Amino acid sequence: MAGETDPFFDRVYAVVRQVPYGRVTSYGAIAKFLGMARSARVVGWAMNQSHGMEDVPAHRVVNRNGLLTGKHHFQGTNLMQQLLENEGVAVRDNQVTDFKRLFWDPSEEL
DNA sequence: AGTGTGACACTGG
DNA sequence: TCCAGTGCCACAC
Repeated sequence: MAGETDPFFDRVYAVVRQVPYGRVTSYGAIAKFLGMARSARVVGWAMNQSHGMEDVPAHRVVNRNGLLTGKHHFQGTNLMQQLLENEGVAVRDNQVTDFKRLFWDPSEEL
């Protein structure tokens, strides 16, 4: 069925879906929450597969620096930034403003 | 079966 | 404080 993915990938999507509106998280935070703190890159791969999954707000996932590294992977050039701004998240120079304040850590919040 | 890449993270200088 | 290099795990070729 549509949405059928590997167990690990589904695990990542589950966490991303838990990200509150107007909040952002990092790949490492998700990876760490899944017990794979060193596999933050794999989370990025999972996000790459999440293309088409509206339930997975990949635009809320940024790197530890709050930089929209994956913005280039979205359909629109600034689609990721537009989505974040639409949620009230200020983004400037491909970086989330007050990222530290909007940062949502699943390991603490979830 | 091995090598290379990647939407990252951490440590060292 | 900032820049550079290394490590890590999974997937693609």
